[in-house]
Amino acid sequence: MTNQKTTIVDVAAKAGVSFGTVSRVINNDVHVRPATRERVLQAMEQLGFVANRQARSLAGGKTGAIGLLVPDLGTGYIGEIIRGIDAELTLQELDLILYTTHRTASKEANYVANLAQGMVDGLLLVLPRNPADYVGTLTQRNFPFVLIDHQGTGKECPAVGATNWQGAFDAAEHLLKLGHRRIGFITGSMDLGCAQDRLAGYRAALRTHHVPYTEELVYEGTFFQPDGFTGALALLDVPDPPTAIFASNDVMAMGAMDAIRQRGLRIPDDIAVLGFDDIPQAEMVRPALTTIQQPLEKMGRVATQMLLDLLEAPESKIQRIELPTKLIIRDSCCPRQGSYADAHNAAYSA
Amino acid sequence: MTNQKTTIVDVAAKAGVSFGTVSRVINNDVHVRPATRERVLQAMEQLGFVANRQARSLAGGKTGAIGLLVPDLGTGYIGEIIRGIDAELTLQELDLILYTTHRTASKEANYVANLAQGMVDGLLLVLPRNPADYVGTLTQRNFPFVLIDHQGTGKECPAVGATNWQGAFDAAEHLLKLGHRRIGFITGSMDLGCAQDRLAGYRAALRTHHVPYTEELVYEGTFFQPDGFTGALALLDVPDPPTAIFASNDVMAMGAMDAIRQRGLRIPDDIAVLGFDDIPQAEMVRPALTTIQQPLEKMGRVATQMLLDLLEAPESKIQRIELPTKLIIRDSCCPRQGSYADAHNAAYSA
DNA sequence: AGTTTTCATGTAAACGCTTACAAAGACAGA
DNA sequence: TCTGTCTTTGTAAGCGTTTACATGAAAACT
Repeated sequence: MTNQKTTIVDVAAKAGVSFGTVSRVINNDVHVRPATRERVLQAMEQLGFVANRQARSLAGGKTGAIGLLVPDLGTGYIGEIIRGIDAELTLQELDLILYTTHRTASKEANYVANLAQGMVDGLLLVLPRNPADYVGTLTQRNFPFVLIDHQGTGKECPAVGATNWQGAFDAAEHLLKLGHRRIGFITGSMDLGCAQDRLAGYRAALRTHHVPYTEELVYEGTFFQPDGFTGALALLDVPDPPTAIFASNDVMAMGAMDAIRQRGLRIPDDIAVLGFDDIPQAEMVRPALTTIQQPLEKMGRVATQMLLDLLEAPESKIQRIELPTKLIIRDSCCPRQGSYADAHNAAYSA
Repeated sequence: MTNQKTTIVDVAAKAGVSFGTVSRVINNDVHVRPATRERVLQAMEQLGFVANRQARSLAGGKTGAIGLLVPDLGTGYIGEIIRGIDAELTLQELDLILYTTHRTASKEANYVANLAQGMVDGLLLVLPRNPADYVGTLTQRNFPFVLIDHQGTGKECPAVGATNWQGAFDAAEHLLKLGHRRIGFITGSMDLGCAQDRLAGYRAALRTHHVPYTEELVYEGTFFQPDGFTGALALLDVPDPPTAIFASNDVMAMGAMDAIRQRGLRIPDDIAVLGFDDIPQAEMVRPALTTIQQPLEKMGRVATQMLLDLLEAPESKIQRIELPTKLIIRDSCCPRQGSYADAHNAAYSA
């Protein structure tokens, strides 16, 4: 364990060189004689020297940390992404500074301002609320950052996301092919690009299969579990209620399952339920939830790699990567009851 | 959004004072005339000034950040704790620097060394692996830290945990009162204090109810889901297999449930399953898992508060807080089959 | 051998702030 | 009005680094 306060000056004294040389060793400067380097390294070892991060970054170097801004920590969703980020960062010996905005847009801009002001070398923004407020400044100042899971509505900027539209399309199509015609949809927070895309994917699937879109079957939620519960209740109350409910994320799907059960209906026999995300719980819930898998951990990894690239070559071309989603079929959906022929037909028509 | 680089000198110029006065305003020094303070505040506002953290801490102040060391991010377990920590920290406008040791003891000591070397003002250590390596140094240097969920086997140090012994005792007793006599137990990583305590609680309950302890009913796991699976399989294979399985945490309990189902047995009718932690999934799994609730989020909060106290009054008395666990009865346990009378008797005998 | 080039090393200034100390006002008591 | 005290403000040094520049020694030329 390191001693109270060992500075490069101490190391320099011990190694019999000037502190400048020590600094060069730390920074892997080529202009150090191998023998000298060795001597310095030994001194550092013996003294248990650890370079002071604050001083390094103040003096113009890098901070060795990247900032991560997330809306909250409530669901497994963010956790998965963080795992991916953490895995990549650990490889690079970079620190992770975590900020939770608690879904407050104003805090978001605030944090970004603070962080970009020297706390970190780069920024990872998960599910940003209103990135428009700061991406401009960030880009202009050439500060490296990557958006995760956000469809930039405006400017081009580095981002990684999933094929939300396609995923929702696949999900809805799966239900359609199972013979469902009345498919309830519970949206996410509609100010988020991903939520919009999922709704669009759902609508597109209906259109493709010539099933009319009705607003009464769409309930606007906010990605939280209670919305799934109340949403499902509302959907079950419409005249000619849906035979399937597609929720924009897994936790809302689970909320919906609770509501359906509370009404005394069976899943999937009476109502099919389909989610989005494939969080760990999706597999454990009973019946196991059929859902659209988002490669969350991978999104975290890829975003981090992009950021690291940006850190090395700040001028490299901005890009937006969309990772493919995947339909995971489990036990929460089955063909529409008493209409297997229908389902079969639907699956192979247009 | 803040401009490129605004320093206290800029603010001072704008406000017509010296930079020293600006610094005083930042640090809420009493020796500033109200009018002057106001002027400085305005200048700061107009310039969008944000004090540079690195510089502040370098110059002797606090870093305004606390470090959090966790073993991993895999299970919801840590996530819950982090939520509590984050909630408290946000209130204090402190930053969170997150480190993942990936369950490597050596990394742990390493990180602690680095962090204590000026990166952060205090340290929160979740499920520390071998704290003995560094608590000595930390204490000696009077560096504020709090251990979360670790039974300090050795020295006294600030820590918060749960009543693991009592929790396991309650759990085992619950099963005993339901009439179970052959109760399988799957341990956690036995190098962790909490795992030891849980085993001890289980044994104590057996003893209290005059049920013999047999080693063949104890399977040593490591807190990961696969251990639950293989553990349950092993336990079902012993002659006169258990009628109930108590796993040292929920994810292992879920692994056990999978194994039991795979054997074609019903839960809870054929085998009762009981977990520990009450992670969010416990409620969602079917049958819903009866478990011992650990107040994880609260543990995070309490630990953070302790750390904040320590930060303010470094000399305050060390303390170890144990938060009570609670038996949460759900659907994964029922009286031992065909022996309700037994169960009833057991419940009210010594 | 003398001169230039190269490379390793030392030195000083700067990064943006805190803080002890000095200086200058303000104000009271005599 | 003068002295002493208290309060506000300015100033300089220093926190532990990096980095541009200067220096000196060794190596490579002629």
